[in-house]
Amino acid sequence: MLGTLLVREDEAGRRVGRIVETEAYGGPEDLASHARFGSTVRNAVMGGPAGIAYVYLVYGMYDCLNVVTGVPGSPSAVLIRAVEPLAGVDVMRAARLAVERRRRRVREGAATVAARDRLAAIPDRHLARGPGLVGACFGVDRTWTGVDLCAPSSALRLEPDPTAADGRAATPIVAGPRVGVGYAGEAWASVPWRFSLAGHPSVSRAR
DNA sequence: ACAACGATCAACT
DNA sequence: GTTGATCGTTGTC
Repeated sequence: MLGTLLVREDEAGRRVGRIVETEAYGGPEDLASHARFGSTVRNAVMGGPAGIAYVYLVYGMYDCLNVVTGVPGSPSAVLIRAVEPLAGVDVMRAARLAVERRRRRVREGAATVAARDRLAAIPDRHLARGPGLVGACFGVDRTWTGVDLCAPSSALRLEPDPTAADGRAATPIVAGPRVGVGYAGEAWASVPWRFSLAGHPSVSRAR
């Protein structure tokens, strides 16, 4: 998935981001995965066909976009952790501001102006530098769970990078431990299933 | 019905 | 390096 494009196309315009950072999550044996409790209402789509969106809410605030990757019956998914904005940057900024307003339950006023100023100071390459920010930039929330990300007709979808000969990343790929999964225990927390394009500025900060 | 906690981010010190 | 915001999901009773 690294190097492929995340595309959202709707009335607001066309948003495109290049995937630069991902994390892989397995089935019940993977104690860091949402599938560790088996199939539940929340994670049901993880056990379905590949290419489907699985969006969950973390920390009561941020929507994170995953792509189901396994065969039916073997739950697994890949979290899109960061994206390099390539098009529709203005729409992304507007979407981030909308999320911020909703979070703070503010419509207009000083708080909104402050939020807009903070956002204006953020360079394009850092707009979607983290899984919660990817969701915010692309206006994706849990209701998008189930969308077919491989269907050209979907408003949210994956596309091969047309500038890459084989549609994949040419840059070297770095692997390391997944972020924020200490609860899974040393064995699973240390598995190097976080992948990113080496040295890319849109990759989220390591912890 | 209840309590605990998390695949995060921004604003602090 | 630390902390607060915020709520759905899950396991337990």
